[in-house]
Amino acid sequence: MKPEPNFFEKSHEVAKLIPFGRVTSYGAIAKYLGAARSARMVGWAMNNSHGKDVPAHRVVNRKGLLTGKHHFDGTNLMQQLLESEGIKVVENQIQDLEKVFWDPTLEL
DNA sequence: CTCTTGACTGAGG
DNA sequence: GCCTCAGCCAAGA
Repeated sequence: MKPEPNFFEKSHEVAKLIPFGRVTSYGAIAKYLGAARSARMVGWAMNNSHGKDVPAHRVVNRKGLLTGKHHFDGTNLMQQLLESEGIKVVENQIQDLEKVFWDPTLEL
């Protein structure tokens, strides 16, 4: 498969489709894009999307851990954004992940 | 072109 | 359930 420049657009689009008060994982987005093994690329795409309308704070790893919080401002900004949506976060980890988890392959 | 890095995930111990 | 190893793909030096 050739590299697909649309991968970024797709990643951004899916991230924007995440409902309020919900979160998803890089793997879920990657799988939806048809690149289940390219979860890292999604994270990389998020880095590129930083500064855009992409709610990257709703995207976490499969453990529900806010691995990307260091890329926002290096503090608790990401956690506060999630808590503002009703998502409980403790120690950079999302609580009740199963309840707030949103899978694009299932919901879409 | 080659090597390293990375916002990850799944499998094995 | 936690820790470690390997696979994965793309971009930057």
